[in-house]
Amino acid sequence: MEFLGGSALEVAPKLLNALLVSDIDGTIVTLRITEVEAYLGVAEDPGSHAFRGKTERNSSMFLRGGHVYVYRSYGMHWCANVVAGPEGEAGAVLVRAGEVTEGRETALARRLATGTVRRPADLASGPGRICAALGITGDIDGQEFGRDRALSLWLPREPLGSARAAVGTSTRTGVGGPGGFLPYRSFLLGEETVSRHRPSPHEKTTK
DNA sequence: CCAGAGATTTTCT
DNA sequence: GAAAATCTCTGGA
Repeated sequence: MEFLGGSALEVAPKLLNALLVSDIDGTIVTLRITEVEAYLGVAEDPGSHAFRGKTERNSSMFLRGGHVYVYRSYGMHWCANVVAGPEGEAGAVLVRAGEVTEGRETALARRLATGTVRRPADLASGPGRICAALGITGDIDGQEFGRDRALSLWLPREPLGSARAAVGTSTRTGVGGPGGFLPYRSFLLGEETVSRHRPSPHEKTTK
């Protein structure tokens, strides 16, 4: 996982089409990633948890690339990130959406335990939904990706290559203020699992 | 289909 | 005490 030592901005698009595999509670669930967002380090990115420095919550963002950063969002959802960059420097890529390719039944059961699934594409379309579907909780925070671990990451056999044109970019969802301008969201075009982009609050006001 | 608001709790100012 | 990298349901067009 050499490339995870790069900045979150470099790493984010490379994670598109990668497989995120969870082996939790004795079941394998595999997710093909279709949408991600990059978050940078201290004083670099007003939208990042690390903007004001290291705290207890965001300390995993300062680990070496290849670790997991899980945080609680709005008091009720878990969100999972792939940590990027060298040790001591904050950076992470939020996994926003994907398609469950293995373990659909388990994923569906986990999702139905807390919410509803209107259409198949909604199984893991959203950071909170992904964690519910894969069984990811705060217990995983700070762990390392790897074979025989709770979470592992597998790059696509074929690099995106010609599919490079199929990658879209936009501002991040739900990030307001100065950070709302930054085009740090990457997604695969034409994917059913990618949510319609909701403009950041500032974009809304400037139309 | 879309906009609006509630749920719920941790974190930081 | 306010805000938060969200999700779901409700009500109106």
